[in-house]
Amino acid sequence: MTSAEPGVPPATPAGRRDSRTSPPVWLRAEPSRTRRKAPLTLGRIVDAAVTLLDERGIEGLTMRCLAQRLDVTATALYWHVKTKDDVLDLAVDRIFGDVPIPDVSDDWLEDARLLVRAWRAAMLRHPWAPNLIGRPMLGPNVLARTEFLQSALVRGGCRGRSLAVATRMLANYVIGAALTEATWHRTADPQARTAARDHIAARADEYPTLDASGHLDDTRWNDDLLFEEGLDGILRAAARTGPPR
Amino acid sequence: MTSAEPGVPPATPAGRRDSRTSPPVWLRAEPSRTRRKAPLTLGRIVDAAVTLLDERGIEGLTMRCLAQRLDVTATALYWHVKTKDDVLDLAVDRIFGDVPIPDVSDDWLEDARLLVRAWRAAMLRHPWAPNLIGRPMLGPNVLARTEFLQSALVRGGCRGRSLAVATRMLANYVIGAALTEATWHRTADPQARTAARDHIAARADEYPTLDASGHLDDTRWNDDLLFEEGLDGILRAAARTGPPR
DNA sequence: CAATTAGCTTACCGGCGTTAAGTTACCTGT
DNA sequence: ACAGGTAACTTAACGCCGGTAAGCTAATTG
Repeated sequence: MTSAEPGVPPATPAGRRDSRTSPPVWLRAEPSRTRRKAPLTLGRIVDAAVTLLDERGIEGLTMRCLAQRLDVTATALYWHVKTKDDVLDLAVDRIFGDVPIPDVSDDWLEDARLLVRAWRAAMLRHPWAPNLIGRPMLGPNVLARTEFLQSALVRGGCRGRSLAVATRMLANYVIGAALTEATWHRTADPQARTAARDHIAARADEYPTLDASGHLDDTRWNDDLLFEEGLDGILRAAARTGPPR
Repeated sequence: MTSAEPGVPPATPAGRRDSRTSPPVWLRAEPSRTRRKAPLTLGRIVDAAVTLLDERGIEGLTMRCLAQRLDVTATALYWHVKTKDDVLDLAVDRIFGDVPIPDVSDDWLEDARLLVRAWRAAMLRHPWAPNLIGRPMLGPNVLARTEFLQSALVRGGCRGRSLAVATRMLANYVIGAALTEATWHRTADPQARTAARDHIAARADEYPTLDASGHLDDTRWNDDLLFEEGLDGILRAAARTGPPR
């Protein structure tokens, strides 16, 4: 029972092996019978980062967590990526890859509207994204979408300065909208929302207009509708800066 | 020598006092001869936070650094503030307090323009601010400015839904503008800017419109001017949603 | 079959936000 | 005048973070 036969390493008294040594051979993976586990790639890292961000938000994305998801040590990530910021930049551009680029029609206004609408939708699907826009957006996906948007505006008659103005108007509007809406939605706690409303209502003397207009009141106004209507106005303004000759 | 008398704790052998005990009385500060140093207040904390943010950016604001500036231990801050996020929220609202609220004139368009312009200017003076907008903005200073803006729009004829639309258009535009501009300016390194331009120029086949239009080319377009012109368009759009009856 | 090296792991660093417990100076009531 | 209480701090420590340096290992290559 407790006798150790020669050639066979004696069992640790308690029946356990020293935890610092490698496990017995026959428990180790067969040398070539099973393939090595899937190698780590930049793509897999970014994928995992996006899902982790979706699940736990920006604060929830740590290199250690990310590594764990990929069944790897944290430092292994640094072979494929230089810093954590790289991961964030890649994640942002990644989700913009999901923004469908519409087919070019003969209605430039509709083309632009479709793109901007999808752009906002993508950011609201990944509410952490707007907060990461405070970094240069030069990824291929972002550039391709911006290119499409600007080309639509050119078809609408925008040139030179009016083109620059219109581009910025639209980009700023969609970014601002996504940022504020995502911020508000992330406050999922309905109690906090009504608290905010009450806060204003209780100071109706200081903020009479805000109080009367139902500012922050998402039971009164629909975000999608407000966005769409504002987009309409901005697109018409863009059309006017570029003379429709 | 080594004998310890009853009731009197023995001196440390080396002649030094135990480092964990307080220093001898005669080395301690005189009881009331000198005034106590200025007390820590929320206001002083927020002030120091803003200057620290201005100097070193968001990453540079740590509770320990902040405490050091105030000649205090990091934990002392937690007497006045619950978390670091509180400090950030307060800092944001603080700088919006510097946005001058214009006198109400009979030109609602000009009133709104003045406020929005100053709003953007304040954020560009503190380029870290736009990145912190991803948190509910319910501070008194922000609310007061929003109230003024909305009241101007009401004077312009906006009611109900059109008022909500116009408010969002303007808020989103200014936030988006400040965010993108601050991001770009923070890339102070001119080498990185030309690198970005070159990146696009080198891919002129993929991004023909961006390349031709001088996107990201701050030598060609002036941010202030583009913002102003876009603001014009949005304000006119707002004026149109609210029928000028 | 030896040598190289891509791709990972182990070990570790300084710094972070935050908590718990102790200490001190001031104020209050008697 | 003095005991007690409490506001406002400090000291100590915890667990986690992003990131580096160096070692190991399995596959590839000459």
